Amino acid sequence: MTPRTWTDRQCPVARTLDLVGDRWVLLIIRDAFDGLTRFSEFQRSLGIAKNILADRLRLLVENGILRRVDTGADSRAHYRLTPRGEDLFTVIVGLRQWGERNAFEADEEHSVLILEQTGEPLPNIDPVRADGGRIVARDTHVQKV
Amino acid sequence: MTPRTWTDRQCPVARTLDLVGDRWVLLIIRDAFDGLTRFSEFQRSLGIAKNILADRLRLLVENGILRRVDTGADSRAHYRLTPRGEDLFTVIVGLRQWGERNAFEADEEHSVLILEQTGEPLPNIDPVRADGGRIVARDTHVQKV
DNA sequence: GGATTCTGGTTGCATATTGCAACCGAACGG
DNA sequence: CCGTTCGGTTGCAATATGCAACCAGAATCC
Repeated sequence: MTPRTWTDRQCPVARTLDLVGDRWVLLIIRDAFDGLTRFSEFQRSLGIAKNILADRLRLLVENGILRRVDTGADSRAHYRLTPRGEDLFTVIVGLRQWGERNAFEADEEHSVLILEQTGEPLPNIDPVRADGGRIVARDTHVQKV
Repeated sequence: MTPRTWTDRQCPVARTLDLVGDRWVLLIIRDAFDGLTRFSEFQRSLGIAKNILADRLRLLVENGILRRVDTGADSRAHYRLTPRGEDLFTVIVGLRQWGERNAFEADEEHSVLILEQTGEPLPNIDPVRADGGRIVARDTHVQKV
């Protein structure tokens, strides 16, 4: 899971970006959350060059974010999210909701993430205090180790 | 704010990545949240090549995520987050918390994001239902427009 | 106030990464 | 069987990145 050298040993943001901080990687993970598992499905969905896709899938498997599943019935490759990969759900939702708020004009349509139980769009996620108040950047600071 | 062509017109995740889906860009934004504002501060903090930093700062200003501030007292450039940039706080926190959970060994130290009012680390952020239950990817699906 | 340093870049060139198209063997489909 | 799809690999061209040198204007030193 560990790159030979981290960009910044102490910073969790930098470490995360060393593992998944690449446009294609994050779009592959988005597609994996949408249920895509096959090499060709990712390739068609993203329009990514095949050598780059092969490289990124290999890296994601090496880093424990996807696992390669070879079933008996179908010997071709499937790629599925590991628990560590599933844990990126919050990040993908954060990117999606920021885009919804900041990258579309008011009259533009976009795809929506729906919660099955209610049929409604997911509520916005935000850092909140124990009392429910929203936390903004000004309320925080990074404590270096 | 709009790239000439979006990777995927309908998907908010793809649009967000078109604007900030670059390792350096996200690290610049992280540093901006930590209070850095000067070209030389970003350059020293990140060890990024100066031409690349100049390019990324220009793009971030064009995309309305940073604004260039020239004060009378100090005519040198300062770069500060716009409201749209501040709104990325949730994304940066999500990346940070995923890294804390998944990119460090149990005995490894890392920097910590502290909430001023309590002096304690920020609680984890996650998508939650109205009843407070955590939402996982399986509970959701993307509705295409 | 003159010299020196710092800042915020730009430019040119070498190197690394990406994209594209062709190719390939194994597996499937009819 | 014969053609097609799948999951790649390979070689080459185009693009992006990194590095070092350079530069003008502002600030600092003395």
